[in-house]
Amino acid sequence: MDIQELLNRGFRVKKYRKDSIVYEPGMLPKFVYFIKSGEVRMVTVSDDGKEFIQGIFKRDQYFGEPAIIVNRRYLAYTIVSKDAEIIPVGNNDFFNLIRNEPNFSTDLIQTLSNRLFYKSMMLEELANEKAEHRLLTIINYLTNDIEVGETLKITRQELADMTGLRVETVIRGVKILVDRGSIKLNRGKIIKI
Amino acid sequence: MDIQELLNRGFRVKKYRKDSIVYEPGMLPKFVYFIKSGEVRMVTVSDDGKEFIQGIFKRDQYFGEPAIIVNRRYLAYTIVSKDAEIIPVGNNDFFNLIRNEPNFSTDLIQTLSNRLFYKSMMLEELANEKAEHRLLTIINYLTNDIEVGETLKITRQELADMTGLRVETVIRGVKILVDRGSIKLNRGKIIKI
DNA sequence: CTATTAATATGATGCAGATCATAATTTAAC
DNA sequence: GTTAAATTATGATCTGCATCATATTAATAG
Repeated sequence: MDIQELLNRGFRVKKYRKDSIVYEPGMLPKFVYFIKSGEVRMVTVSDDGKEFIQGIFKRDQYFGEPAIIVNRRYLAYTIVSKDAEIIPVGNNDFFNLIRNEPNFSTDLIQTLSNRLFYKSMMLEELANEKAEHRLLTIINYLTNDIEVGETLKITRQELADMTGLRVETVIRGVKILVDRGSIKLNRGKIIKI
Repeated sequence: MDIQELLNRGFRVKKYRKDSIVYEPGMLPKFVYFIKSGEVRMVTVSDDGKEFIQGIFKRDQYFGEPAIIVNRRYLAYTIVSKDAEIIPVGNNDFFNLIRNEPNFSTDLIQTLSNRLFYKSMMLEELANEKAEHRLLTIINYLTNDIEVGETLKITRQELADMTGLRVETVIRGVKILVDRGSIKLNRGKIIKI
């Protein structure tokens, strides 16, 4: 079930500007969102305003299904990180996709399993490991889908928000990893080795 | 796809004694495990031996699918907490279930979504919240499936292993929550209010 | 090119929770 | 009922990271 197929079936694209909010905690889920272009981040926010990035979603990915499937209110915000075109697929249409498109249901199972893997990995890190270990793990994970020599387009703040650390700690941690030779930088940005 | 149905189809039950290990990190996944009786816990262990409980699985539940589905080595141990009877369903049989049993595939999607919900909740807690908040969240989550007045059959150590805290911290934290009136005890055990 | 704004950097201080030690209590085993 | 093992309890100390303050550098806008 790709974007083109959804368009063929008459689903409409909605445009979202950077920083707009697709949904927020407490809302009842009504749609699953398929991304045609742009980027969003799913974040939970603590009482004192600290963001934790639960996931980042880009072109050709979808988000928002678990809440629909288990029929519970959202726990997180989803915020547009880069201007985006998104196709909201309603509740019933979504369940029809699952029922009638074996390929989609297989893809969904794969997608959910992948996210579980990521979250299990991060839970272990946050529960048991210290700053540098957490950083190295997330960096290795993120460099998985780029080529050797390419740079990771991510800020220290984003690394902080993915690892539950603070920017200052990330900055110091990254330095330590560089000194140790665990990672390399190019003009301040982490590159895959 | 319930246990009886699997038995009818000729799948065999395997007995596991308490403390035996169903699989450990690094192993290639070959089976999905359906629990007929007993209980297992899925844990990751840090370099210095600290356990983190990724999940607890009981009668009529299954575990081990994500690794099969994404075809990656296990990240965690699964250890038998109470003598168990388990039906290992091989790789191919499992994929046949997904393909040929729409009900099973729907159930799997539900199950995966529920686990994602739990893990997202815990990630937020571990990333952003302090001891007492974490404890209250996990206690509320656990008391979801018992009746008012019933006691939670869980030790402080287990609470520690689910929240990434240390026993002493859990003991002190539980006391604080009791003082605040957030939770109640009965002979040392937490009861649902 | 210059002005803003965002990102990275660095030191000083504080504190929540880990760690260590040791004891009291409850539960299980015989 | 007695012993052993597990669980809960409590105080003292240590430490990694948060927090706060303030620069420096890099990226972006006009």
